[in-house]
Amino acid sequence: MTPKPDAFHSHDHRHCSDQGLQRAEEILQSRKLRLTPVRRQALQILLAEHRALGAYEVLERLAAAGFGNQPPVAYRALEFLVEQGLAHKVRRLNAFAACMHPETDHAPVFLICRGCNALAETPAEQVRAALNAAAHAAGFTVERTSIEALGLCPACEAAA
Amino acid sequence: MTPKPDAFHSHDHRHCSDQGLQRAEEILQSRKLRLTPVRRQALQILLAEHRALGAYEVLERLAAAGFGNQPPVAYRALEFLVEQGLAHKVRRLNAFAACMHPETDHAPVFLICRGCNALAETPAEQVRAALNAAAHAAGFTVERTSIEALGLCPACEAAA
DNA sequence: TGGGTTATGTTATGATATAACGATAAATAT
DNA sequence: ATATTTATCGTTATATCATAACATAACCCA
Repeated sequence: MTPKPDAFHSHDHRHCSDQGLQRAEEILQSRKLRLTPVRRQALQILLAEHRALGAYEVLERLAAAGFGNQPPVAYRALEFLVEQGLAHKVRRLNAFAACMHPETDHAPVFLICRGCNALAETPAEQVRAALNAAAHAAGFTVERTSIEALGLCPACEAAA
Repeated sequence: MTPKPDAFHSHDHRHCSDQGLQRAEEILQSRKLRLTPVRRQALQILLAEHRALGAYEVLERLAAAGFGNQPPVAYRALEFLVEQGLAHKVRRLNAFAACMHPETDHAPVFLICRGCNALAETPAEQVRAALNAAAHAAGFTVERTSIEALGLCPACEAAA
């Protein structure tokens, strides 16, 4: 089995980034929604790193690219991307990350490395199934989930 | 099978609250840690409701009970309770709730009702097992987790 | 009873997030 | 083409959540 490239393994990152943008364009076009310049730039900013960025970090970079530098500029773009499933909010970090699987896997499980801040999305079906079962047993109807693990990625674990 | 009383079902709430305090006392005594007046009051405040309270809500009530009314007063008490497993932080809400199972189940799964704000802790073993398996497959070492579902409790679902 | 440790009060500030409103640009209808 | 509507963006102001730093007080135990 060939290990899939993810945040925890070195890979051609331009590929992630380009693919991410392109898929975003396709998805939004099919929904008749607009990937405006701020939104596009915000997504590029998130795609540039496999880690979560705070809204104010994103804002700084947007401002550097010539957009307004008031908080709503960043929050609005991020909110839009999150609504469209192109980005996620990582609750543990109060920060945002580009979605790596925008068409599938829409309720992600995050692995957050506390060593290098890398963030990976990992397949969620079984975790989600278990959570749904537990919720169902309590008579609870699940609408949204956040499932996050903090720990060490392989490299940081090896270094420790 | 008799349904266990939980946040989603009516029950003698004084029982929850009294039991919670008593268990806290036992646990802290066995660890030679002190349940000081602020900490005790903060825990009572959380135990008073089956929902998560923001730090500033807790602070208000602490102040009303005669304690200092500056944010660190609440945050310190809450931090202590969380460290000792007597309370949890609900990341989705940036808020805190008393732990309902202080000796077992130390990494909870939360069910948050968006209708009435009730919060339930539900058994987590299977969910955690699935999450650990997914993390392991990525070579990731899990240290802490947050697993939270937002949705509707039985009563709010029925009302909807 | 003195000296370390733990806990609390207080001031100040940092970090995260949203409400509200006016200006602009895009889509739509005629 | 132009008016009308709707979506987006810039900006001001403020709300909400959280912690750093330092002084004072309580506890503990040798």
